[in-house]
Amino acid sequence: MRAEPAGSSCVERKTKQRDAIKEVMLHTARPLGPQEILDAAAGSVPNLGIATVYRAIKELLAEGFLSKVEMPGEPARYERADLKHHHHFHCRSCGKVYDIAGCPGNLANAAPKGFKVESHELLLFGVCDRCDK
Amino acid sequence: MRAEPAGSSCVERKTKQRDAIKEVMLHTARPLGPQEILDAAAGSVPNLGIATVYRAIKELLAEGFLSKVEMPGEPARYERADLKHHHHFHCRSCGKVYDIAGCPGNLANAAPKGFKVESHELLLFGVCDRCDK
DNA sequence: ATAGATGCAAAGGGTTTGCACTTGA
DNA sequence: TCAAGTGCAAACCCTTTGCATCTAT
Repeated sequence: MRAEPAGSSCVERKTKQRDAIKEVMLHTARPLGPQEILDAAAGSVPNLGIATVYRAIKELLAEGFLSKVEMPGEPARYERADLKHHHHFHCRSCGKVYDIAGCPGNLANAAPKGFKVESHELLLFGVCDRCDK
Repeated sequence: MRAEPAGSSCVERKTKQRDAIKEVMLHTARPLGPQEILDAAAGSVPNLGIATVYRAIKELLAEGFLSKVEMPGEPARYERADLKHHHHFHCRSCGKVYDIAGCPGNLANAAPKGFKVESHELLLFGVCDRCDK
C-alpha cells in the first residue's frame, strides 16, 4: 500500500518546466503574456513548448499563484496574485502594461440597484513616463 | 464630368447590408458582438456574411459611429459612440454586458507622476438584477 | 461602366486538445 | 511502476484577407 489515500491520485508534480515558469513570474516587474513567459523560460528549459506554458498558467491560476490581466484587444497577461489590489496602465507608445497603485474604491455603488458588484478592473490608457520624453 | 471632386474616388456606398447593421446598432440596448450583429441583421439581409459585418464595424468605428467595448476573455462588442461617457457591467451569470451610468472620474491622478492618462475603462463584474433573483 | 461592396473560403494569430513519449514520485 | 507532465501537431475560435461576383452610382 502507498502513502496516498485512496482516490487521491491527482498530485501535482514538481518539474523543471513549471519551476522555470514560476521563477519567471516571481521575478517579472510587469504582467507577462504566454509567449513572453515562454521566451523567458526557454533559457532554462530549451525545448519548452507553448502548450506547457498554457497548461502551467491554467494551474497556477487555479491554485491562486497567478492572476490574469487583460487589456482590450491583446492576449491576456499574467502576474503574481499576491500583489496587493491595484490596476493597470497601458502605454499606447511602447505597448507595455504597468501596475498602478491606486484604486478609486467604493465601486459597489457604481452599478444600478439590484446589481451585485463582485470585482472590478480599471484600465488606464495613455503614455508612460519614459515614452513621454 | 462628375459631381465628385477629382481624386475623391473613395466614397462609401449606401448598401442594404450596412443599413441593416447600422439599424441594429441604433436599436440595441446593450453592446453587441459581431456574431450577435450578424444574427440580428440576418433577418433583413439573408445572406449577410460575417466578413461584411467585420468590415462594416471597422468602417463605423473609423467614422466614429461605433465604439468598441471589450471585456476580458471575450470577443469585442460594439455600441454607438454617441452615448455619454459610461462604463460596463458584466454579469457572470447570464454573460450579458450592461451599460453603467456612473464614472468614478478624476482618474488623471491615478497614474504615477509622468504618466499621461488619456482615457480609461472601468469594468464591473458580478451578478445582474435579473440573475440575482 | 467601374470602383467599391459582398460572400465565400482560405489564411492568420492565439489558445486548447489529442496522443504517444518522458519523467517524477 | 505508472499516472502526471511534456512536446508536437492538429483542432478551434475569432478575425482578417484574397478573389470572383455583384451593385450603387
